[in-house]
Amino acid sequence: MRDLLYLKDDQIKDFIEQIFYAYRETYSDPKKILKKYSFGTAHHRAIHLIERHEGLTVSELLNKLKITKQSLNRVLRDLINNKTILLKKGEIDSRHRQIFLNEKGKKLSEEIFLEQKKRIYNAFKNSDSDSVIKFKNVLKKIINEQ
Amino acid sequence: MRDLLYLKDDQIKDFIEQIFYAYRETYSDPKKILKKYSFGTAHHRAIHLIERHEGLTVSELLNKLKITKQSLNRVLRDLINNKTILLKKGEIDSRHRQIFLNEKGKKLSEEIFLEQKKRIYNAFKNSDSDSVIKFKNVLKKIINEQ
DNA sequence: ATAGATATGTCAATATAACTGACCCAAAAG
DNA sequence: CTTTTGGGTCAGTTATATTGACATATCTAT
Repeated sequence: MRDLLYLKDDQIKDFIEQIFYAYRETYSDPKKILKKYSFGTAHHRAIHLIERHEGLTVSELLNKLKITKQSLNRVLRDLINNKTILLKKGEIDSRHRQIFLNEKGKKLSEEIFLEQKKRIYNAFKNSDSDSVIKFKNVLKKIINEQ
Repeated sequence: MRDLLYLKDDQIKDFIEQIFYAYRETYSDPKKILKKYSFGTAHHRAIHLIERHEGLTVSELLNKLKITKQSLNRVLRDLINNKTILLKKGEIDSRHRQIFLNEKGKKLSEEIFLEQKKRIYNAFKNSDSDSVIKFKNVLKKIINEQ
């Protein structure tokens, strides 16, 4: 019978530690760029999600970020004042606000991404495709476990 | 020739997003337990690393956490006052302080881990062993990319 | 038409976790 | 004996989040 080493506590603890490092490093890379715009990681996360889901509503963004609307509002206010994003009334339901990047926002989003991309790209380039696919599947399972 | 889909920008962006979710969820799980002790995630990370590396010095802990000593000091002070950890003078170099969990700290560390374990354990249980091994390898590469 | 629910925005106070910069002491290393 | 290193601390500040209360506009259902 197989001895499932990776299900042992010490191994799981290692994984927990590595998930922390992977997150921290991945989100540290673009901090210099963000600072140029006087933005932080909170702005980064919002920009990322807006870029990935153009036109999403405030409540949809809240659901992804899982922060309070008061927290998000500070971030959105900063981004609006900086002319990085713009809000449009929803066409079907005009209570909704749909969020879009404008030109400046798209440029910033791209700059941020290029910094983050290096790390992931190099890691994947040095892995075989089967590894990357399996990495993705396990990551998804971790996220979706209650 | 293979089309390396996962090296495309949109795919890499997805990975960046998923790493964020995986971290956030994994470190959210034990928050209720930490609150019982009036601790937060900063204390959690310190406790985790002390448990994994019993007797490590203050500067070794700083290198892993990558925060300032002033930040760490708040955390260590709380943990000492709460009788969760203890510091011993280094035997070889008595400038060093080696950090240990005491009984209370070990108990808390175990409680925290049991909360976090569920998520990882279930994700791995529902994956084949090859997937988990490859997940680990890719994760390591992401961490170690410059 | 109107009552209630929903989506968003805002004010104020607080908590948590981090930062910078300046200093201090004790012990090791030269 | 001077310098460097490891650790600790004071003070002020910043970034990100929280709770709670309340306001406004719009949609939904009766």
